[in-house]
Amino acid sequence: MATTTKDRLIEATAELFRHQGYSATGVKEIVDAARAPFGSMYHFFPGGKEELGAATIRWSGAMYGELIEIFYADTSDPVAATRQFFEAAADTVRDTDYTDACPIATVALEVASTSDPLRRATADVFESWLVQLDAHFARNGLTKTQARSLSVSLFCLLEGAFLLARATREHRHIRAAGRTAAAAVRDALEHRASTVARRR
Amino acid sequence: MATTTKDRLIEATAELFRHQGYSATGVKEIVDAARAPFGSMYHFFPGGKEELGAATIRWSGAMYGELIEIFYADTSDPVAATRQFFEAAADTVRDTDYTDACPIATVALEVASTSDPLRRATADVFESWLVQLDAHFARNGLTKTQARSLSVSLFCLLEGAFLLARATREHRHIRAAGRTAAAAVRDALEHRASTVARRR
DNA sequence: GAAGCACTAGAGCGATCGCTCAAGTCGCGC
DNA sequence: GCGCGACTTGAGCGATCGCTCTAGTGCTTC
Repeated sequence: MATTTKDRLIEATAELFRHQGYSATGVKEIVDAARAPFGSMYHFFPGGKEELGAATIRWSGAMYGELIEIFYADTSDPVAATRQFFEAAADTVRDTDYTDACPIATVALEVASTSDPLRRATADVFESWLVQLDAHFARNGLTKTQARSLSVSLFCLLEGAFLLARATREHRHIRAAGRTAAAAVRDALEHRASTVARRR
Repeated sequence: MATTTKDRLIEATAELFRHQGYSATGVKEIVDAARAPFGSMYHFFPGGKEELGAATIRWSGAMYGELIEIFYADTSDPVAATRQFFEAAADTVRDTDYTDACPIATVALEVASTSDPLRRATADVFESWLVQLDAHFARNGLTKTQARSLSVSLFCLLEGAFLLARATREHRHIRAAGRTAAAAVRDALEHRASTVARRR
């Protein structure tokens, strides 16, 4: 067997969290979905639902981080990468009946004011995504400050678009946000060029 | 007494939803917070928690809609209005210890795939906000298509910034998103001007 | 083959979930 | 003052919540 019980628990939890969030997901529901014995969950995660939740948030975050790399790593055109990333996100959301958007946004909002360990896990994941984007934009000549500002804007546009698209069941909102995002990247790169030119 | 039991139920629910979402909020918790008898809830909302939830979503949406009007209604400078709106949002989030952001985003993500009546309520509220923004931008000379695109982008930037700020407990993310939002408004208005100029 | 350990297995704990229901109080129209 | 509908009140329903606990299985190491 390729997957271990622990892996199945995390993957099943990730799927349930993305679909219905943290509070609405029961432990019983998780172990059933993972085809795992009840006791095993408390063997691997002695901290219970909260510890499993934190592990799932970090695992989902790493998965999504790899997706970001796929789009931004091997390109010298961040504008195109941004456009393609948002288009792919829109396609996925549409094709999965508006369930498969951000894997941790729902949980992040639920726990932000109610569980510090879980809130911290979501914060770490979001920050890691921003760091990834920062690096790619810095590679294209932006200063740290410029890159961070751009990364934050792209993050907000994507997460906000996921929220709006899931609520309204209209994937075109993600495409609209994607056009704004691509424009923001283009403007940032142009501003870099003009800054460099002015310095000479 | 000024407030009715029904009003107190909705207001207490709104507060709890904003803080911890839909699933984590118990009916018992609601009636306690509203200082309302248990049975009264089922008198005013025979549909139970779901009906009260829908009413709360629509009420909260109307409240926040009024806030949008305050910033955009009596100004001929949508760029400044946008900047001020995001700044005010950042201040509020900071001053309320990162609880008082979007009143319905958490619930919207929770119910998007699990309850169509509630999902529809959140969709109606979001759409009403977009319509409000559309009108203000159209008043400043943008076409319907341009206005809608801009409204969607501002919505996404704000909602994404709320998510990021609550998770990381850093209000500066909202201010960063606000700068991008203000720039997007300025660009849209400039593009309008150039289009008009070209047509002449 | 015995001992030790990681993991499986699920019955069942007390607490809480959303909700029902019968009984009651209250003010208003007649 | 009587009747009636609006609203209050809280006990308690069955189901589910997260979790604990004991027992058992199977692999590894002497």
